[in-house]
Amino acid sequence: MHILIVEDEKPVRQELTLLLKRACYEVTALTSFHDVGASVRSADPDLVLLDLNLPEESGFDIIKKLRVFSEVPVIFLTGRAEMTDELNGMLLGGDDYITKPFAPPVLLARIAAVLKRTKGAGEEQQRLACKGVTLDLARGRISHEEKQAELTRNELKILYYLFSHPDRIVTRTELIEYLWDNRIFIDDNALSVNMSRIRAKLEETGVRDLIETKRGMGYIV
Amino acid sequence: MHILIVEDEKPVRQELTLLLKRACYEVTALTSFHDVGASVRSADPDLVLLDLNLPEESGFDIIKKLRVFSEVPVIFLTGRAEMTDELNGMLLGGDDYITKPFAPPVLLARIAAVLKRTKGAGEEQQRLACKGVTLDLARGRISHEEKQAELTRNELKILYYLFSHPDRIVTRTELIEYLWDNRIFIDDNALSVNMSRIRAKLEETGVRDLIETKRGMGYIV
DNA sequence: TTATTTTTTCATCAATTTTTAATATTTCAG
DNA sequence: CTGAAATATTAAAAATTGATGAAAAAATAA
Repeated sequence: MHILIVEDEKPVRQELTLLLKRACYEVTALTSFHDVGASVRSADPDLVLLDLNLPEESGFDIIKKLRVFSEVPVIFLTGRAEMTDELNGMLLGGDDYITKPFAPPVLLARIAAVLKRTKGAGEEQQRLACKGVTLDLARGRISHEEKQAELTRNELKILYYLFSHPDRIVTRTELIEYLWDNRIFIDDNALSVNMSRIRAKLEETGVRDLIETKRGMGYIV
Repeated sequence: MHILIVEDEKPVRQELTLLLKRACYEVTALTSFHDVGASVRSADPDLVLLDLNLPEESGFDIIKKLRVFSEVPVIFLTGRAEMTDELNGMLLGGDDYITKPFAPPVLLARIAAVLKRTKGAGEEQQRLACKGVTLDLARGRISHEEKQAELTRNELKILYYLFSHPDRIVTRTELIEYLWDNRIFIDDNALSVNMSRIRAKLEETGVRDLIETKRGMGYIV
């Protein structure tokens, strides 16, 4: 298994390299960071360890460019402070993150888990299905009997959460906290609007009443 | 949340106990270590802090035996020198480790993280059964022999309270306080109305006389 | 930049649930 | 048996909650 390290601090990079080599991975470490995308493409690794604080380009920009041509799984290396909504949003694919400083065994466990998920699944996309509706996380869309609809980021997150917790009432608060990460000042109606749009898109694909409202309690799929 | 400490050095053990109690965990600490497996089984904690250097048995043996009957998450306490491959291998489950000496906030963070991971993913359906009627809290409904009925929020709360206290008279006051949180100015008839509706829904599922009125005293299931 | 998409807010609407109120029924002491 | 107190029942009013469409704001892409 081939892992690419993208980390600008030399000591950390060396430690990582050593650790991963000892764990019997094939390791490549970048030393220049002005076109990470191209480097990833040419190295063609099975997994990327990506520091979010690079000198030349932000981790977010890098991952965005990367995703245009590659679905390689990424584990983000990040300071605790940077666990932002944005990062949260990026994790819907097969990716994961770990905060620095990290414990080596934890990192190795994460790597093993991510590889298992992506490779072990026989190179398939990560999907979630629920009552005939398939949620394609990588492409950000739902499909049902040949028909499909594109989802926006929030819609995807909501459906992801609901599909991950089927057959139980998911409270609005739960969803709001998951979506907006404790930004309490958000209008709680924003969620209703999103639900409305999700239902419209579900109907486009011929699905009705997949999400039930439990007035005063939440939603249930 | 209940944490079991397995650590033979008394000062460390006491420090840990204090730290965790202050963090509002329920704490048990072992003082004899010749059959840790059995102790864990009887204490049935939500998490184990396990020193890897115990006098009578190695941490590895303990965890191996433990895993036969329990999936309780474990955080290993270990000296820096012992970060071996073997430890590496044991961490692939939901477990984690921390090296001594450790900083309290780090330990607390690890504990919180592990508990969140394991409990959060638990996702068990909470159910309460009473005389053939099942109260499905997660879905907000009752079922009885294939038939089921949806409950509203108040109905659910009332039934939850009654089912949690079976075979004893629950006073109306008790229910009113539980439902409306000491808002005394509520019409006490509101409860009767709710009971009426609950009984109607029970009857929809073919159940009669589950809730008995004890005139002047309350209700009993 | 400008254009486009997405998200959020706002105003209003619709539906369900909760509460009130009016009336009926039950129970039990006298 | 009667009547008062407690609880039930029913229907209607009130309150709450969520849904919807459109516009404003923000984010993203071109």
